[in-house]
Amino acid sequence: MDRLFRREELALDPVDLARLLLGAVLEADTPDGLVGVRLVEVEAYRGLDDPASHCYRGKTPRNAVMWGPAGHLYVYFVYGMHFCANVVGTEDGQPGAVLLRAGEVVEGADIVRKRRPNARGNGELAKGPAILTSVLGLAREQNGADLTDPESPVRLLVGERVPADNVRSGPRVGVAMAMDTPWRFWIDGSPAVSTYRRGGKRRQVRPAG
DNA sequence: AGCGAGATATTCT
DNA sequence: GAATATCTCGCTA
Repeated sequence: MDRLFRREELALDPVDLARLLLGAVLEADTPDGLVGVRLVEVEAYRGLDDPASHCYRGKTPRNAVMWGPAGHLYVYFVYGMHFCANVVGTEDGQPGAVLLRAGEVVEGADIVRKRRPNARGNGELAKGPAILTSVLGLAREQNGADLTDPESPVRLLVGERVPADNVRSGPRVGVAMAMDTPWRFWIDGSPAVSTYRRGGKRRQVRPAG
């Protein structure tokens, strides 16, 4: 059952890829050992037709990987201190990717617990995109890594099939635009699923008078 | 559970 | 210079 995804299986529209990735296992060789995470929450980001996507305004050095072949890892830096990881989808030059928002640690839980002493239960070990990314030891060096290559330090494994009834969807977290687009998908009932937060200006300090 | 604030760098205007 | 696909802490319920 534990086999890697093949590239052609991942060359999908990001929305379809997002549902496929639920239940899949992302596995990484960290300095402390092997860590594996079963994905329970993801978000689809498309290209030129998606205002919330990094690719909306065209190709830049940062988002270049999103335009490349499917099955590669897109890691970006946000808010000055965090990394987030995506799986690149689509084919023939169409940009798109799936943000990995949360997962359940299924391998190397001891390692993760040491690095995250604040986490209460197992459900909180990889709850949130930046946490998930740091738990797997992913950073700038892993940007563009091939998840379908057995030799890669980061790999994507086929997981148990998730029944369609267990999958829920809603608007993407922290996104101000396209709030009517339910491109966040999660496995209902998982304790690792992060709580929804609206996008836009959080601090509306308007000068009085 | 939910808000408010602060920390910090890269990117685009 | 402003915005950002965030996290943690402290406080209020």
